[in-house]
Amino acid sequence: MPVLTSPEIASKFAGKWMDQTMSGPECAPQDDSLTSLHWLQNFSILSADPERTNTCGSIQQQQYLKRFGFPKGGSDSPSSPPAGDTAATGMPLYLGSPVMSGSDSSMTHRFTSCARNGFPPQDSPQVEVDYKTNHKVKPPYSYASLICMAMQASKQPKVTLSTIYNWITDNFCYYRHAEPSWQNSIRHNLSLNKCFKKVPRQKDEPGKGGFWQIDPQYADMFVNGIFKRRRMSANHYSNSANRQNKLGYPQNGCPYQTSKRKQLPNKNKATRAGESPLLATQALRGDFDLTSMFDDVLSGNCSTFEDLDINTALSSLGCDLEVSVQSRQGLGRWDQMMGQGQHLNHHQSYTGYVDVPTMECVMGNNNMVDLHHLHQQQIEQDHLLQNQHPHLQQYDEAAALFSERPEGAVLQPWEEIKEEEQPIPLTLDQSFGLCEGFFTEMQPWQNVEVYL
DNA sequence: GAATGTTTAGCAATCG
DNA sequence: CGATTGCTAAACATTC
Repeated sequence: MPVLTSPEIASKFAGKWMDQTMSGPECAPQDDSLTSLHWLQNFSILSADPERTNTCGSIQQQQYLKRFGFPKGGSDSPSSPPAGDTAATGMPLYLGSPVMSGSDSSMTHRFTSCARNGFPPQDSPQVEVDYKTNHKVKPPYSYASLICMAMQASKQPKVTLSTIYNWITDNFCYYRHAEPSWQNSIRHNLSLNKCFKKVPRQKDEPGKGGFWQIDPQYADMFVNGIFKRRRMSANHYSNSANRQNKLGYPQNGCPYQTSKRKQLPNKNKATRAGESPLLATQALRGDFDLTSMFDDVLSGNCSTFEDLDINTALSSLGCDLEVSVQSRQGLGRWDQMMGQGQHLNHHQSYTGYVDVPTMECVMGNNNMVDLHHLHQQQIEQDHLLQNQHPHLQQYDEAAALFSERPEGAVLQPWEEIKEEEQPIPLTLDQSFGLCEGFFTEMQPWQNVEVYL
């Protein structure tokens, strides 16, 4: 394992990687915008075949495949229904990794029967579950996931509640036969989950009820087939509240609309040590534990990567500019960076999604990646950092690459409503997604030589 | 009245 | 063991 300790090597590393991922006849057109979902326009969850995924064909696409629930291959990818997903617990026979079958158009998933700890046993037979016809098996998806799937499948900018109902009943036989109470849960989820945004019907528009769409701020919250749960550090809130006005986000960083929520006594513990609010521990666990990785990086413990100066390498990719500073400044972990926090009760933090956009900062012109707004109070240190990273210009170029929309690209539903809002930032989370793809592509780590 | 939307409450599983 | 998370149930309001 090579030891990368100099910024020059890391920069070279990043450059090679950029070259390999951004260039090439197949890759170039698709990798030009990490934030664009235009490829998704032609993507059907019913026809997705992650096993056929073009290995080159765009890390971006694979990234979104992964984000939107279509794990590569099967086996032990981090695609299992999250341990905390109680929907999965309703499917006792088929705990494991749902794999879309590309061979038929039904909602058929294969499940490798596996122990509850998520580790597939050896020689375990795969069990086919056709949710479209099997009414006995509850789909291993949370309601939020189902809603998002329905929204994606509809290919409409916005969908009605009945559309969601219909899609679910069309694709999951279980719900055709189930008591209608699940519809209540759907409505409950739509109302409470801030990831879903209600679009009121026009006054002259006939029909009942409004429309629903995925809030663009949370469009990246799919990971491995399910809604990406992100336990947040309570510290997040105090600081985010101080930042959000500037960024145009709600005062309360909680994705759940806390204004609708009863305030419960603050009886929780203080910060939960070791929790990274940015990374979905459960979701990322599997192929690669990015959470611990970044925590290690943040804490300055780069030995995790066998002396690979990942911090520097990531800096070269524009992924953690301030992160490395924080490491050096001894702040280390995210929750520590976030300062003192407050705590949310059960339904305040219902799903506990981190308001990622509150962590954004400007990378390049319009894209947001760095962490300036996280700690404006450390602006002097930022300046110091700027001096230490003369290759920052590379970030702008990369940002430009990511931000450009190909001609003729179709606007996504959430992009439409973005007209009145801030441009979709390349959030820190998305940048971590980039890094995640980066690391995925890099596995095994021995392949690092390729980029040198 | 039915459909839709909001809110509260409680339970159970999971995680650290 | 406490916190988190997702689900369920229910009451209530609003709209068509």
